[in-house]
Amino acid sequence: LIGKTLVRTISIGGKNSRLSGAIVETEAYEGRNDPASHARMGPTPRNSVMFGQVGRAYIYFTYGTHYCFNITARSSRQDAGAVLIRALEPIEGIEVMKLHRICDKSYSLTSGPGKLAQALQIGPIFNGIDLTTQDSGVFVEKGPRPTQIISTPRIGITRGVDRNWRFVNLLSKYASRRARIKIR
DNA sequence: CGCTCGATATTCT
DNA sequence: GAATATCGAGCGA
Repeated sequence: LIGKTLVRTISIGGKNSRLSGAIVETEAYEGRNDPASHARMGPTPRNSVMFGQVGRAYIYFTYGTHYCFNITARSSRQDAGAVLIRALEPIEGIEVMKLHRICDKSYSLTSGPGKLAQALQIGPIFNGIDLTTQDSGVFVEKGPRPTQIISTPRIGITRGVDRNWRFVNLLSKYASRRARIKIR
């Protein structure tokens, strides 16, 4: 997913516009064998999408304030999995993103999982939608081939820290701030 | 820049 | 009752 483009089509004042950004930071979460995954205890109402079709949106509410956007994905040996989209490099609709975020700083628009969900207005109504078609308003497009990707432990977890399942396009300035601190 | 801390819903112990 | 796949304000340097 690093290097691909996440697109949100949205109607504003009767006009269809595109909000988009290049995916520059992700984290992988597996199923029952991943102690950091929401799916570690098996299916529940919240995580059920992780056990369904791949290529769907898994969206959850966290810390009482933010939504996080994931794309379901897994190997054939797993029964659950998803990739958290942690940061985007804004491409289209930057002025609209600033309105959604109530923020003028370009860096802060999409440099974190909660931020990008707010900038693209991706909320719980999109949970479970198919991201491989353009019908539902959120989808993934081809993007420029990424140049250099590094992997590190995942952010904000205390279990499963031995797995380097966070991936960052090292040449992007838009990886989340917390994340960049952790690289050093 | 980089650290601390409060907000706050959902899930798990 | 505790932890959490987070963010921004406030602070000091």
